[in-house]
Amino acid sequence: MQHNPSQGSNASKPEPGTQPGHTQAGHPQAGAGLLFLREEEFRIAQDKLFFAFRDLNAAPDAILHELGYGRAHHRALHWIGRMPELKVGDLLLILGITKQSLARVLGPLIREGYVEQGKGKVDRRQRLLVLTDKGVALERRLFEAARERLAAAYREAGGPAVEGFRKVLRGMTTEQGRKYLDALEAARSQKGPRILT
Amino acid sequence: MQHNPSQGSNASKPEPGTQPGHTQAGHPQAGAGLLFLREEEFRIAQDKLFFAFRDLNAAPDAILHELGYGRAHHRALHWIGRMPELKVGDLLLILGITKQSLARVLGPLIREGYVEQGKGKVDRRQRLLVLTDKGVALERRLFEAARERLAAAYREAGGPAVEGFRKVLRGMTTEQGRKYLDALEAARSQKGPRILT
DNA sequence: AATATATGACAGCAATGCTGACTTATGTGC
DNA sequence: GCACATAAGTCAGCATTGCTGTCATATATT
Repeated sequence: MQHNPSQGSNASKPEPGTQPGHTQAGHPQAGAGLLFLREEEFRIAQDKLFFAFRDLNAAPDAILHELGYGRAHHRALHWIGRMPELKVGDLLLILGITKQSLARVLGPLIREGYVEQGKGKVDRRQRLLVLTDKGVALERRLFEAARERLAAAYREAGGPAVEGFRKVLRGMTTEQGRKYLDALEAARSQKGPRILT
Repeated sequence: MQHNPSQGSNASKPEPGTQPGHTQAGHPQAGAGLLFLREEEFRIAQDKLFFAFRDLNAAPDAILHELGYGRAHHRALHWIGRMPELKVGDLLLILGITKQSLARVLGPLIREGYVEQGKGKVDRRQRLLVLTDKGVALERRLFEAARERLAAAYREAGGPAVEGFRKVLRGMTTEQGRKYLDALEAARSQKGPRILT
């Protein structure tokens, strides 16, 4: 995950050790077989989401750390890159944090020239966020750090699996989040295919 | 996400607002169509993983907050529940944090009777972690809070999609993480089916 | 007996959440 | 045009959860 050089005597042996893994936690008195099977499947989803998240963020985290930034900065860069001219209010809704928490992350990004804010045309109270060239470059660097892992996963799993992957993740997302996913998709139908064909 | 009652004047309108979503961030001069298509697919994975994670944790977070705990406590409870008699060292490797960070989370869980530690039989330096009844109950409560969302996702997406979902997530996981996933799977082949049939 | 390992504990620092309170600019309704 | 609402920013203080460094204790290993 992070930086764990030697120190006193922290964890060491990278061997997972033969864990029994009883999968206890529940099953008071069996009987409703299908119910428990279902439950185990949900727990598997949690297990795997945890590991995927952990391992996908490891490389970007290291880069961010060098720059004195953290994951919160990455999230902001990601979403501003994904939706240029994103309004501050939308970014808050996406991230699910308070204005004050965002400020601490966005402030430095703006001051150090990774993000710029324009005034809204329709509503001039709004600030529309965009990445500067420097911001695009950093976002790209972070993306490339995770890319290999993503590519390997897609390659190993194959096209149909990827489709299922996306379908399930969408299913776990609230209606609010889906609106943003849909907006991205709509943007793709306009601009994406043009590149391909 | 968290608790955001009214305060001064924070974010308000829950309307996503019609975001353009140019999907800029990159594409200097097009040409290698397939490459960029590929890139967009990876970015979609990041988008969706973010939302799924955000929305899946919202309900458990609220419960944890009531108890004065946080996500870190949830992660510990989850993994100890999944792998009873988990060694402290293994938990550290799974979570990817330092011993000192774990201590702050595990200490309270033990003191308040959610987790117990037994001495290792083979190596008596080891502490084997298990959930107490109280711990099982809390873990279950947290699980149930996320369950509905998981169930909806699996239902909407369907069996083959779920298979793909798991395959892709595994692909994003390092070899180290896969060992633990495999250990869980091995445990299932021993005990799981017995319940079903 | 010497050394290595598994765990625990103390101290201090950093990143990133939160709440509360207040300001400034701008839009809207009447 | 005035009253009120909304978008955004800012200051202050607190909590959670990471990190580093240092040291202690029990138990294996050689």
